[in-house]
Amino acid sequence: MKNLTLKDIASTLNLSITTVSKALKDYPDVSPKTKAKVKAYTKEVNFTPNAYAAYLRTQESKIIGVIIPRLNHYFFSNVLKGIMKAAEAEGYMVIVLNSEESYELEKKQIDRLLKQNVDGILLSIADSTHDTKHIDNILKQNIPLVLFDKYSKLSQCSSVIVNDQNAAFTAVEHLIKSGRKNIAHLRGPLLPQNSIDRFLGYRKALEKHELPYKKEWVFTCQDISSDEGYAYAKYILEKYPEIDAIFAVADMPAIGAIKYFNEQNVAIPEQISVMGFSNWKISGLITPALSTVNQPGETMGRKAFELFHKELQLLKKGKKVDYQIVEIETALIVRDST
Amino acid sequence: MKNLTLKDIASTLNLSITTVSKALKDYPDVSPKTKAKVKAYTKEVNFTPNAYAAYLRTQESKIIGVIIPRLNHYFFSNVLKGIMKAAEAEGYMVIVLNSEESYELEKKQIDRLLKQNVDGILLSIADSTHDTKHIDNILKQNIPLVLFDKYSKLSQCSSVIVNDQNAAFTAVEHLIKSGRKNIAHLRGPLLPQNSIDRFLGYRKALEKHELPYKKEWVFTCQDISSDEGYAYAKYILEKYPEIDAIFAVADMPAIGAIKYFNEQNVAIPEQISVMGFSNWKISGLITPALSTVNQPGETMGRKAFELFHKELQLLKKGKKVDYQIVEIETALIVRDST
DNA sequence: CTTGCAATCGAAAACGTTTTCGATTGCGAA
DNA sequence: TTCGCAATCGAAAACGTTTTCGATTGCAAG
Repeated sequence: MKNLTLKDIASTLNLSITTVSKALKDYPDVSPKTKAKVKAYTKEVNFTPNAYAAYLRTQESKIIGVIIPRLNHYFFSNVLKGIMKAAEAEGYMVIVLNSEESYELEKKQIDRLLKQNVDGILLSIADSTHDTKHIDNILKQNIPLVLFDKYSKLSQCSSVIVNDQNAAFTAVEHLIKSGRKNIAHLRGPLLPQNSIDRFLGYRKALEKHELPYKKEWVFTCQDISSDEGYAYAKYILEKYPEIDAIFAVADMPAIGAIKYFNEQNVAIPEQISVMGFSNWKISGLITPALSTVNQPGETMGRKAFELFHKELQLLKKGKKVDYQIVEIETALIVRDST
Repeated sequence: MKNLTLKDIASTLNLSITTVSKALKDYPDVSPKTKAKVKAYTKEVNFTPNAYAAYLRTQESKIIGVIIPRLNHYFFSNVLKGIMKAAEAEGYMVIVLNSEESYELEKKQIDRLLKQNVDGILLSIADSTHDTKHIDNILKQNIPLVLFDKYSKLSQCSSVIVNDQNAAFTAVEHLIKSGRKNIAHLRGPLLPQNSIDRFLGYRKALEKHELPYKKEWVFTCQDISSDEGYAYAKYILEKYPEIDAIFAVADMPAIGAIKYFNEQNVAIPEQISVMGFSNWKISGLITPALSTVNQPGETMGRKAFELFHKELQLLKKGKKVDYQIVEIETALIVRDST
């Protein structure tokens, strides 16, 4: 019942541990005949070398760590899916950790991963993260780090992102071109680069089309939740009835707003248009279906793993690795809410 | 830049490796004074023993594996969240794998986890899984296994589940009590115990209230997707206009159905009621808000980890472990669609 | 008959822990 | 003084690999 070891294999095949190990790894100094014998037998008994013992020599754990700020979140789930599929193809396993959008927890999780000797870390930083010392710590230890989606302009490391500013610009421009003149923005928290860039895209679109920017029409969603969208929709309808479109930082607040407007029998998009961001599965299923910006999570995850893997190869060869930033394409998705 | 080792600590403190190790683990045969010295220093330099080297002696990896059939799935994400929080509290990390509802992939993922020497496996079995040999393999290796949500009646192992039959019964009874007489069922695939039990609950409710069971009013959702719900809603409206309520195996098909009815201006719940199952976040946000059965994912995940942990303790003490089945409470949530 | 070389193989060290078991010390009791 | 015992400590084996380096063999060339 115990797991087999190289020693067991060696003794039943009348070989040395060394030779068995080499045979499995296709070393040139073991004859084709014994290689075949070893491989046949190990396949028969379904043997593979103990991963932890191997680590001790090679210093490679074949495990990467992923930290995301939210778990039950359609977009991040998709990123995870992409990461895991790419990792599996290269024989890696992934340890997943949750930072719950908390800076402190994020630091702790990074610490845990470093102690676990993962081969690399893929990280999407929390909304409340306000400095990057903990991130620089990873880089100092010389283990590959890739940021995805929620990145930081301050860290000198690879990232895979979306051009949030352009995407937001396109989305808002679409609202303007469909005749909207008074466009509010439900923005995200103040720190993340994401919500900053989407806000900037919103402003740039207004500027270009010579619409006035009013800062009282920008509302901050701390949680990026549907509840916030619902509450702001109510507030907007009562306080600023002239507003005829809402551009939300994400789908969830947009959906919350739509829910409120539906309840009040406010016609969407006739009386007010609503635009989301991210293209969650559900956006196409509500009534009216939500217009939004598609943010391809799986591709992002795959790309992030690939960046990590490339860096690791360079590192192993002792070559200099310089970080790169990969931008994933987004697409405007027009449905019934605009 | 290299990671510290016990040897390093020992040499700077003028102690032996043994003593340092024992001091950290509070062995009784090291003086309080040296214990304090060691602990102070290791805390200062942020040292913890190398996890893989420790494994080699203790045979404990402090890692568990979790296999779920779908990643971007609100319910499973919540289960994961519960598992990870409980695991973190006990110092465990979790490797997450995706079976994509495929029997073959499920077998492969189990294999990968066993090779990784995880301390335990938490598994929700795939829709297409039709035997349990691979599961029994885990048990034979004497590593703790806990099934959650999608379990198997055939396997002699711990599980944490929901009483699907009762929950479905209550949901359908609620439809009946609100005056519905012609109730269709969008059931899940044929194999999983879940969809069988929910179907049985549906039938039992009809029987109890002396409504006829018509098998042509039961429609199978292979993917449990909104598209299927949408398509069946269309079919039902055209072919069986007398149907006045739909009980779906999950929220997604129910949401798909609602979308179709909304498009056709079919009044919900006046003309037809729709009941879901699982209480995804989104169910409360669509219009009309979906009535459903709450299935507490996080609790389920936490419970699953606790079961694993208890089993492991028993195993380490050499005691006999007998498996147990934990049932989590559900709750009927009545909203606007019924 | 040497010598050299290619082709195979294995011994042993190393990776960083944990833990068994033995060694050492100091001190009170006899 | 001698003995026994408690209190501390450390040497060394073991966990299961990987890899360096040396050993052995057979055979062709000189």
